[in-house]
Amino acid sequence: MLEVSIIRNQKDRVVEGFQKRNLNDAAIAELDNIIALDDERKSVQTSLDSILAEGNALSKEIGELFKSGKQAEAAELKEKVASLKETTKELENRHKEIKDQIEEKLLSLPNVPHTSVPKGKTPEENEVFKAWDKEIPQLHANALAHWDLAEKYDLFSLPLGVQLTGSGFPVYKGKGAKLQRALISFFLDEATNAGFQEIIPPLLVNRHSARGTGQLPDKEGQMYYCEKDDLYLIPTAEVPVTNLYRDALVSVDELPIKMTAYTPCFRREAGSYGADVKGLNRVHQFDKVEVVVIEHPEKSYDTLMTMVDHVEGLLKKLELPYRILRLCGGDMGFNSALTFDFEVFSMAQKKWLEVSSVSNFESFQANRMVLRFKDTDGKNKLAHTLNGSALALARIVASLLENNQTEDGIVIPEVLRRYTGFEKI
RNA sequence: GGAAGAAUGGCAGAGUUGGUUUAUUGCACCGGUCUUGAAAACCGGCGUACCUGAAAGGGUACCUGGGGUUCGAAUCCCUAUUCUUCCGCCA
Repeated sequence: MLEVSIIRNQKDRVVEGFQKRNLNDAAIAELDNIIALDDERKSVQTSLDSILAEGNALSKEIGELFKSGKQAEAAELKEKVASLKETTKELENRHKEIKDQIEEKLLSLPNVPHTSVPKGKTPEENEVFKAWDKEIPQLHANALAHWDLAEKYDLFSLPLGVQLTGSGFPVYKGKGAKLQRALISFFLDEATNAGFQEIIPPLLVNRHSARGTGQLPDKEGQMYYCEKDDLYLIPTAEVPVTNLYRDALVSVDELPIKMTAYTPCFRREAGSYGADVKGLNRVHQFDKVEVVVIEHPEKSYDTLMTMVDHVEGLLKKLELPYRILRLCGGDMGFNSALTFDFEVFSMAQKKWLEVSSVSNFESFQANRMVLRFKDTDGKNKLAHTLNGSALALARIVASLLENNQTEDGIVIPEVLRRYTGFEKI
């Protein structure tokens, strides 16, 4: 959620940013509506405050009159105060109404893209921030896609998931399951070594949490929901982990707060069917290790780059061909100010698969969550929040299986062998 | 699931016969004295948000959320949520 002060004081930047997101004029006009409402809010509050001040002063007098036994005069004042009540009520209602309207409008506005975000509408217009500069190796002639490899080596089964749950819920078996566990341990160890504190959060969250990180109201349809208890299954560990600091006031020297968590992620992926969803490319439940950082506003972009480096390091160690994209305004998420996507090339499918998304949300989430820090000047300020996948498992597994297949088995990358206990599938 | 109790400013913790408590006090924090330096001690400052003002300052709201009684509520009533304890169930 944007701050009204940003809309007021940096309107040109906001408008420019919204144009990058290809928002229509109506959305941009909302900015003026918000400012107008805020002006009204101020004037209503001024009137309301002075009436309340008058009432408070009179009530105090009444108290003193009672004490000194002047009942008649007190009764007279009582009537006077009572006459203020109606106006007070009216102003209070109007004040609340305006505040709600402003909030509703603010919630519908996306974050302002960072200046470095390129213009563009579709994923094709994303900027290649770092290309894969080596040759992509060729697979042998009988190379298979990961869903065929899964069958050949009995690594995971989607039909069994259908039997248990429905489509998009893979069941991992044998070495396939071990590989999952190995990757999770590897990613967590790498994050811990990089200074992230490991967290094991709940997998269900309440609506306050879902709202805090921006899943509500924008992405309600994407989450699984338990109606009876009014709880949501997390679509990413970002939600519970970032919300650990909802309504928090931290000291400036606690920053940066660096956390990591492994969780399964649940996404309804409503409306997405077709070729992209084959195998593990898009599933309803997948495992992911997430990194979350709460940072000082002046340092958040440096921190974003260290997170990008961290994720890049993981892909290098896994020896996968990857590239880094800087998302264009049209492809960037609602909450983000700047996002880098990581894609791994799948040699069997001959296409890039998104395996990580690293973003700076600036104060957008912090404003919703009221996540503040006490700065060195003693003032409370909104912190910046950042997060990234480090990494998402399902597609990493898909590309590992495909890219590492040989005529006589699938080779496990060196760094994973101490976790898997085997070198080859 | 049943019963009882509780929810106060960054933390701890007073205050519940309604009106100089719009919040005692301690810790933490900031400034100062002392000291070679630090600690201790002592002195002073210190909640949050919003409105107003060039500033100094002034005002309003906030004692878990929502509603009510009253001229006036942290304090009384209703309601929701959460926590604690006991009982029941259970890994």
